[in-house]
Formats: sequence, C-alpha cells, structure tokens
Amino acid sequence: MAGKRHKTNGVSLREVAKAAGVSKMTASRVLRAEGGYSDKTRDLVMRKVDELGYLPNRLATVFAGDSASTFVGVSIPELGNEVFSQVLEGIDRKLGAFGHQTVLGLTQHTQEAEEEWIKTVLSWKPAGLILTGRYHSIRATEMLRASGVPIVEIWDLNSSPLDMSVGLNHFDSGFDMGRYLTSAGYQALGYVGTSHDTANAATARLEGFCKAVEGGGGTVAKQLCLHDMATYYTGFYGTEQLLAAGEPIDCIFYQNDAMAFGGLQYVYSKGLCVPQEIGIAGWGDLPITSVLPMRMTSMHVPHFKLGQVAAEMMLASLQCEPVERTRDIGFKLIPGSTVRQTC
Amino acid sequence: MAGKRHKTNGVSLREVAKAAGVSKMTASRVLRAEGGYSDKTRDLVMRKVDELGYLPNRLATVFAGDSASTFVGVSIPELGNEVFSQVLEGIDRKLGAFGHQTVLGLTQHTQEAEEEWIKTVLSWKPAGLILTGRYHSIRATEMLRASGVPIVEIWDLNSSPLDMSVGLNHFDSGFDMGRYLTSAGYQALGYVGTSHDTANAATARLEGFCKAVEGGGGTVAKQLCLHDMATYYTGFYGTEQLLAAGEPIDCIFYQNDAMAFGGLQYVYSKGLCVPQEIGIAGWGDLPITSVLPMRMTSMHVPHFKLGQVAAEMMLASLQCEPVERTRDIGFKLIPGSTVRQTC
DNA sequence: AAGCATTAAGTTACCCGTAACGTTAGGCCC
DNA sequence: GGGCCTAACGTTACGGGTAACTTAATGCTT
Repeated sequence: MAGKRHKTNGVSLREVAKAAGVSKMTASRVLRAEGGYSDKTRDLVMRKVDELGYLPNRLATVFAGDSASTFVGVSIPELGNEVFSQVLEGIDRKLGAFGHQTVLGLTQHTQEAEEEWIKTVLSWKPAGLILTGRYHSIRATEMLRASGVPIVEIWDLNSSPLDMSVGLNHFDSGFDMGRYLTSAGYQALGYVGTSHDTANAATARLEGFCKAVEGGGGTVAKQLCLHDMATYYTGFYGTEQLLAAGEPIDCIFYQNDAMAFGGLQYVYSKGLCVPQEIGIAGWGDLPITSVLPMRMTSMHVPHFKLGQVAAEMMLASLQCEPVERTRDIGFKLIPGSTVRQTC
Repeated sequence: MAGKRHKTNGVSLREVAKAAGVSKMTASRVLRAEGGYSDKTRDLVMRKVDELGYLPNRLATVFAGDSASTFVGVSIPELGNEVFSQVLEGIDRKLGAFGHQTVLGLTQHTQEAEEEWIKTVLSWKPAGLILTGRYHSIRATEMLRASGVPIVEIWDLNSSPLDMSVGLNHFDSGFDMGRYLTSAGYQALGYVGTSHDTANAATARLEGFCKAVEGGGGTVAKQLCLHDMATYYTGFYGTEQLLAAGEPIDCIFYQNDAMAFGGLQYVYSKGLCVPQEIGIAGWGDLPITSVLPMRMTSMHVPHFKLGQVAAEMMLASLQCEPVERTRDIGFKLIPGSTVRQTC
C-alpha cells in the first residue's frame, strides 16, 4: 500500500522551501535569482539548498512549458571517420560553453536510423537539432517541420535547407580535384569509395570529379563503390580490386584520406612508384598527413570550424538573433606529393 | 490576457483523445498497448494519432515518475584523440540498439568541467552515467553518490569503483612496454607526453614504464610532459625538445600513437635511423598503423569493445540484472618495426 | 493620519501523462 | 429478476517547477 509513487530520490524544491520556512515560489525565485525577496530569505534558502544537496529538476522546468530544454540533438553518421568526430567536437565544445548539451545520434548513414532517432529525440523536446546531410526520409521531414525546433543541416551546402545550413559544395570540391589531376597530366583516372543506399556528399564529389575529368580530356576508367566502411582496409582492398581489372589507370581519387592511405600502401606493396607511375589523391586532409613523410594530395575542409559554426548558428537562433540561413564553409586543395606537380 | 502559457507546439494526448471522443486515459492505454479497450476504440485512437501527428512527450512520462528516462550521460575527455572517439562509438551504438540516447560531455581532462557537466546532466534525471577516468572532484563524487543512478567508470581499471568499472591496468601496460624495450637492448630511454592538473591513466603508464626500465637495468634519462594537447604536432616538437637537451637517448616511449608518429617524423627529418639509432614506441595502436609502411611498436587496446562493454554493463544494471562490478578489458603489445627486435 | 507606491512574500492554476480508483453497461447464473 | 462479475472506459490526483495573480507589510508623501 505504502505510497508507491513517491520514490523520486532527489530533494525537491518543496522540501527546500519547507526547511527554510518559505513557500515553493519564494524558493524558486531565489534559485533563479529573479529578485523579489530579502537578503535574509535568500541566504536562508541557499543554506538549505546546500544542506539538503538540492539539485533542480530540469525536466519539471521544461515540462512546465516556459523555457526550452538545453539539449540539442546532433546526428552524425559515424565516429570511425575522424572527420566527423572533429565536427562533433566543434559542435559540443561550442554548445557546452553556452550551457547546452549534445544528445548524440549515430545514424550509420541510413535514413531509417536517422528517422528513428529523430522521433525519439523530438519526444524529449530538444532546444534544437543539428543533422548531418541534407537527405532525410519523408516522415522525418514531416516530423522536423511539425516540431518547430530550429534545425541546422551540416556537411552539404544546401541552398534550400529545412531551416539553416552550413557546409561545403561537394560537387565543386570533386570538380576541382578532377581538374587538378587532369591538368597534372593524368589521363586514365579511377575512383574508390563506398556506396550507401541513398545519394550523399561523396556521390556529389564523384559526380563533380567525373565531370571535370571528362571536360579536361581525361577519362574515368573505373569507379569502384564498395559495400563497406570507408576505412584504411577498404582503401587497400578496393585499390587491389580496381587495379586487378587490368585497365590502365594512372591516378586514383578516393572517397576520403583514410581510404587513400590504404590505397597508397597497396600500390607501395606492389612496387609502384608514386606519383610517377600512379597518382593518389584523398579527400578531407587528415591531421596525420602533415607529419607523415609523404604529404597526401587531398582537399582540406575545416571540420572543427564547421562544427563550431553549426553550433553558433544554432545558438543565435535560440537567442532569436538574426542568422543567415546558409553558410559556405569552403574547402582548399592540398597539392601534396602523391600526385605529379602541375608544371 | 490571451493564454500565454499554452504555446507548447506539439499535439498533446488530450487533443488526440478529444478528437477520438475518448478520455485521455483511454488514449494513453491504447498508446501503451496496455489493454482494456475495444478494437474499435484502438483503431479510432490510432487513426487520430496519425492524423494529428502526435508525438508522445517523454518529459511528461518521466516526470510522472513512473519510468526512468532513456538517456545516459557519457563523459569523454576529448574526441581529437581517436581512441576516445572509438570508445564513444562503441558506447553509443550499443546504447542506441537498446533504445537509449547518449548525452555527451567533453571534459577536456579537467575535473572542473566534469563536475559542472555532471551537475547539469543529473538535473535531467538520466538513466545512468558513464564516466571516463577514476578521478573526480569531491563535490562530483558527492553528487554521484547522492543521485543513486548507475555509474560505469571506464578507462582505468578500478578495483573500488563508485558503482561499476571497466578498463585496463595502465600501470601494467606501461610496465610491459618498459620491460619490452629494455629487453630489446635499449639503455637510455626517454618519455614524451602531456601533463594535466591531475593524475590520470597516462601518469600510471609512465610510472609503470619507469619501474620496469629501472628494474631492467636501463634508465629513464628524460621525461617530458608538455602543457599541450597529445597530438602529432606535440609529439614532433616534444621530440625535438627532448633530443635537443643533449643527453644520449636511444629509445622514446610516447603517451600515445599520435605523438609517436609526430616523433617518428621528427627523427626521420633529422636523418636518424629507426630502429637502429633510435627506437620509437607509442601506445593505443591507431588503426592507420596497420597500413603504413612501418608498423608502429605500440600497445593495443580494444577501444570499441571497451565502449560496448561499458554500455552492456550499464544496460544490465538498468534491467536489474546481475553485473560484475569490475571488468578488465586487457591490452596487447604490438612489436612493430620501430624498435629493435628482441633476439 | 490618510493615501499611495513599493517590496516581499503567498496562492492558485497549469504543463502532460499515468497510477489508482470509480463507474457504467452488459452478460451470465441460479 | 436480483446478485455478481467483468470489460471498457471515465475521474481524480499527482509529480516539480513557474506564470500570473493576490495579499501583507513597509516606506514615503502631503
């Protein structure tokens, strides 16, 4: 029989108020430093707060419907890719500095996982959402629209975002790389990446790459999209597979630097000379690149800054400050030494 | 006058119930599939749920005090270190598969940041907490104890955890490395790492390392603890600093692989021969190691698994299943080719 | 001293979902 | 046909905090 429902282990505001001999409301005002109480009352309440070890229950505050919650949902495809862990660090550091918390969601590049996660996170009434990528399921889009919370879509530059967007033009970055490689004299190019069920940023890069290569007089002799994770190993075996096909290929562009390193290692193991016999180009500019003997030709993207900007846009939106709806974070080609220099 | 407080944008259960012409309670029962309603009523309610796009408000459910919340606070020092992003991925994947969400906290290796974060996260009534490291501030420890939520401390093996713990014995791993290096014939060893305000796992590794070296007839000629991040760059410049001191050093042990790569690159740039003239040993076994021409001598730790085990312990505790309080995840020495082989 | 403004409280209602309990209608049995 | 049972649904209260309103006490003015 004994009151089963009264098991909330924490000390409540009511208990603090009772101990201090004031009403809940007065205690609430003191805790929020709202004013409307005497110094004596404030000290008394604060002393009881310390004595009892009172921790406010934010659920109740948000639930009361006045203020928004302080957490922001952040969806990221995976953390195995260093690029995304840097973006996440940029986001969380910035949000954390302004009293917000990150609720993480790893979608593993699938819209189903993203939709499921969005549904769950929205039921917690988050202050906002930061989503990686511009492609969401129809139901997810509906829920996002209906929720009314601020949303920042990152990674892809998106001229018509759900709400706000920060990223880079992946097509252009692939195009620039393609132009760079063809102008360096490579003719028969290859691509090694991974495939997912839906179009994504890497797809856009590949499209831009192909367009530039064809426009530059070269050919994309072979594209390989493996059903696997975009890691070193996949780069290694993907390269083996690509070259085993027998077609002459003098330069390979990879989905990211991790795969490019794997590929580089494979061509080394076959005794091929880089960059004379074969060129290797990655994307993303991993930090380790700068301390390895051979600098990887790659595309630098300010990952950490991307995360920070995303968080700043979110914070500005939460403060009801004016925010530009889209921001281009840019990219920069790193010549490196794994492709021939343009003379 | 107009009801200012009724601005909660979502559709509430009451609205669903009204639309279906039933009471809130009946709608609630249908949504929880609790039984006690006719098929006709169930279909009617579910149709209205779809029509109105109702999303349950979990805040209210948790607030009502019946069920616990579904999120788990996870504190991680930083994500720049690949090791920790892998641990986090292991945790979130496992938690996510069981309907839980990760609330992230990056402590940047400081107890103050951790304490602040713990305070905030506890106010959201999390289902549990996973904390990196065994050292917490006094106030943090008090709050954790008082909260009564399940806690898993990871990274350091901890024989007397606050609640549960999974990790490895860092002292032993440093000891094993020290013994390995001395038995390989190195005499004058150096160490390059970073320092933080408090003792941590890296400190324990260094202690074990020193003990083994001294016991093995060698000497730790110089230890360098930089006030900086443990990255490639720090490894590069730290090595420069270490060797500039002039003391003869024939082998360097680093806080982690990233620093070791930086150091390796520095000694290459000076024309030193690895491993003949100088040995280089890291810790953590970064994935990239396995595809680089030269395999780094390192200590392998199952990072991803560590995260998964931590999540499993948490989940078991939440299900009130029996859980062992501590688990040793182990480590394994990777001989590599950056130190001389023991003959 | 009466009138009015200001400060420092207390009271009430509400947020949304659920436990506990109450009610109604119909079926079944003897 | 009266008593009893049960399925199906409604009513009430509650949790922790806060907005909006009310009340009490104090200070100040003329």
